[in-house]
Amino acid sequence: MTPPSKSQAKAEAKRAFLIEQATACLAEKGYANVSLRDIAKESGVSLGILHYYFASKEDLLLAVIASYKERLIDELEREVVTAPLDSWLPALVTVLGRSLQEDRKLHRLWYDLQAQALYTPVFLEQVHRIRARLHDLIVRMLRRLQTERQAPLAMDENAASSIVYSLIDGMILQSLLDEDKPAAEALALFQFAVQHFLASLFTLDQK
Amino acid sequence: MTPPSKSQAKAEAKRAFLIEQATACLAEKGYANVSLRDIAKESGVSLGILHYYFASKEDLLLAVIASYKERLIDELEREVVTAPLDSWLPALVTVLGRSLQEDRKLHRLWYDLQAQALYTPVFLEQVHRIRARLHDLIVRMLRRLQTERQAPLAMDENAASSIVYSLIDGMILQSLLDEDKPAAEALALFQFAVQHFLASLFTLDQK
DNA sequence: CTCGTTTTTGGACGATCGTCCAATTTTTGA
DNA sequence: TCAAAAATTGGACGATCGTCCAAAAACGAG
Repeated sequence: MTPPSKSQAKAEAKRAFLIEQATACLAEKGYANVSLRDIAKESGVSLGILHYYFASKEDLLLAVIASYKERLIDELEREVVTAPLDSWLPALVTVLGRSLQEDRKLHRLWYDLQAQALYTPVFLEQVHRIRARLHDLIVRMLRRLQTERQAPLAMDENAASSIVYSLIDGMILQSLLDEDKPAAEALALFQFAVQHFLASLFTLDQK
Repeated sequence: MTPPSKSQAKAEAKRAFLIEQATACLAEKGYANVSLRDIAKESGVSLGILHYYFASKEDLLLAVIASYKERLIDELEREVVTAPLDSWLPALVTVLGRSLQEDRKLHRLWYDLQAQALYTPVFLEQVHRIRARLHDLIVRMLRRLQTERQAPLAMDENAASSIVYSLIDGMILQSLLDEDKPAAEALALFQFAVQHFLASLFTLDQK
């Protein structure tokens, strides 16, 4: 093995650990209210460590964004690819709904980071990367839908995926904002909207 | 007139002016990166003035949120209420599209403030107030659509408005994030999505 | 004009921020 | 085993933050 492989792996692991802790800290307090000292304390290390593994605060935040949605995206992709042919869509909606309830703070962080990216160009690039993956996921889902229904979409593929993405994004944000609304109700509305809208993509709109 | 009416009016005007300047400053730099000194300098007043008219920074921000979307909402409501009966929907979509191009920084600020509200309960209340007005606007629009088409919605009224809101919200955010995409293209997609989706609200989804 | 009130100023205050570094401890490799 | 390298510490540094206040300036009523 190469000389630096052992230590490099160790360093990578620690970096990953710090990114994870930073993500948790950010999810709890939000971008505008979190400090490196918060993250250091939460991670059980000293302040200097953060600058040992990350060149700057911006660097750390970039790493957080880059590694952030991997888990959810991976889970969704697995669902799209491996679910049984006759029940993958309900399964997908179920996964989304579960995440909507269990990962609320992570979704909240995601909107926070997207808003920040609108002011910080270097963040915007990473955000685009994640959104591109989700768009790609939706496109594949739409193709699968077309195959199953043996019917073409009533519109351009990219337009359809953009619209589906926007709808899901907007509904997750709404669910986050309506914190007091019963979770079951929000979930039902969410699932109904996705189902209804996917169906509507196959029917032409007669003005 | 009551004794304090003259001076009160003057003070109110100054308050409104400061809120306006603070809004511009926030729209430019974002919540996380703006300071009271920025706002004071931009307004051409000293730092102490801000604490003379607003109890705290939080107070000022609350006032900004409260007065923020009034202009757009008023314009939309006027459009819904006063537009000619046969062309109000295209007119509404046009207004939204124009705002999407001209008020980009204000829309950006709106997402920033919503994200902040997810971490600051006292902001959340104001955000809810604005969203409630927009929801109400959409409900009235849907009712008008039902009257015109002489057909009922294929779903609950509140569900429909929630979904419409989410779609528009998500598409505006997407348009903001895709800064480089040609404005005309984004606008066309936005208008198409709204039109198509409104039509789909009247058709039952089979499956 | 004059005096009490309102408005405005400019700076001080403590707290907290990101950054940085010298010194120390821990780990590693020959 | 022991010196070189990597990892970690804890605090110092200047900058900037929101807050606050005493004093000056502008204003308005009698």
